[in-house]
Amino acid sequence: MKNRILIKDLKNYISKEVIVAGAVDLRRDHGKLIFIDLRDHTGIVQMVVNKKNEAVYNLLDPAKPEWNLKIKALVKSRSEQTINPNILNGDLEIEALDAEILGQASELPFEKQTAEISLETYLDYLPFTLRTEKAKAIFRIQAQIAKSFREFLNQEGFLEIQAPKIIGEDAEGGANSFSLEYFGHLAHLAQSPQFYKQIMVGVFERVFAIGNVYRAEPHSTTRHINEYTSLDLEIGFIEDHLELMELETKLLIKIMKDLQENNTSDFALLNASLPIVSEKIPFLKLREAQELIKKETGEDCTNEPDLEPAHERWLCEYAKKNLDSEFIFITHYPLSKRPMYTYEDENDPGMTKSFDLLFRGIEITTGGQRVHDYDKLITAIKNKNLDPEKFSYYLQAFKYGMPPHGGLAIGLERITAKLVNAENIREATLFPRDLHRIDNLLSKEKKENNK
RNA sequence: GGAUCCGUAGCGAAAUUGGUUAUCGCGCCUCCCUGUCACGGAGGAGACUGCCGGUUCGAGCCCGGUCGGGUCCGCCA
Repeated sequence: MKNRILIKDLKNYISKEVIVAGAVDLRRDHGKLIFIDLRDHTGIVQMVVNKKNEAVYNLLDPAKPEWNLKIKALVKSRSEQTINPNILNGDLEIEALDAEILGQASELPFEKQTAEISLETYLDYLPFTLRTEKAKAIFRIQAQIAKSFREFLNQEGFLEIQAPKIIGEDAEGGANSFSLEYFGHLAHLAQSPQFYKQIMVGVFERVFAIGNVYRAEPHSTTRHINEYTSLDLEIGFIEDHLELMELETKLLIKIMKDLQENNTSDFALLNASLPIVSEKIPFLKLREAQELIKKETGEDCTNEPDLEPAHERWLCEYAKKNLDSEFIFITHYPLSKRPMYTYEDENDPGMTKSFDLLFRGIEITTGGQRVHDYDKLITAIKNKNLDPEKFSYYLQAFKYGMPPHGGLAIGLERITAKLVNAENIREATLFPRDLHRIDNLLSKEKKENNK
């Protein structure tokens, strides 16, 4: 819109006539005087509609919350008695001189500002509920995390790549894939960009990808969704997994620093606090962690191949109290729990040079060194009872030479959820896809039929 | 898939050991209001208490089933 002044800049136009545009956030009607809080993407300002100006009063009298308006207005400083020190632009207001209704809105399903709503209702009305200040703060923080990830890796000489989401085989093992019909053939949605980022290490040595991944697991928890955003990176010529952990530590320091600089008001609004990332995030081998749990709690999980959610939470509490860190790496998961490309530690047979990063109770990263030797990889595939023939396309990268390499992936929604104190990962996902929902509840259809 | 909790106007909640017309706040409608900023005041509409069945003189409340949701677990590179 030409000549439009943004609300955050109005303070520079005191006593001047300006064009502003935005949505009605709230309306306070005093009869011959109406106050309308006008909102654009930069802020909120109080607009005064005075009945003395009959023409504009009649135009704006019907305006309800979420109506979009274009206003010709006079910017004014507020008199001392009417200054509100608690809000943005509390020392100024605009007086409507002329108005154009750009768009109307239906009656709202509930009040945006004061609503304490259930998660189900929140998700049912996302096109509306995402307009709340709380939701906006969460997704500004999420955008900053992705931006910082991108900036850091660009600085470190990584190249951003776009990995395909449609794949032929889903035989990677582990998580189930969604299958789809592809011109008469069976195809799948990618559970990760893993194979492609590894292939690209042979091309560019350092690559990263930000994209959606798909998991066809019918789980129903506060930390799982079936489509999520993976912050993936892969790097060549590493000595071991510890180098990856150092890289991730530097990355996290950068992300937290940027959030501190750019999102303090968002964190304040969410009543959330940033974690301190130490220069050296503590790490334990899985077996050491399990011995610690046994020693401290008496619960014996030392023969388990993985950590239970409750133990992940316990380890995070332990690290916070005793190691002065809200992050903790757990390394050396057994080969049996890791995919076929995971590198076995020569000094700890049966265990892998892989790691999980735990943060505020849940796993936000899995990473590790990969097998780069062609013959060893073939053996590893066979050891998982998989058919190397099915991986022949991917295996070309190794056949034609690969450096020692490794990588990691951060679950964007998980780290966001934990940073903003969201109880459920769905609050940190713009449009969550889960067992019960693609936008609308999938059971709605069923429900109708059963009436 | 298992365990557990829950389902009452558009939204959020209340309803004594089962008792008569199901209550409150917000929102909505009508009217009043020139300094509010979650404005205020007066009045009003809106619910077959998720659904089906049972026990009872009587069910929002007890029982069974069913549908839906939350949480935890399982599962999950």
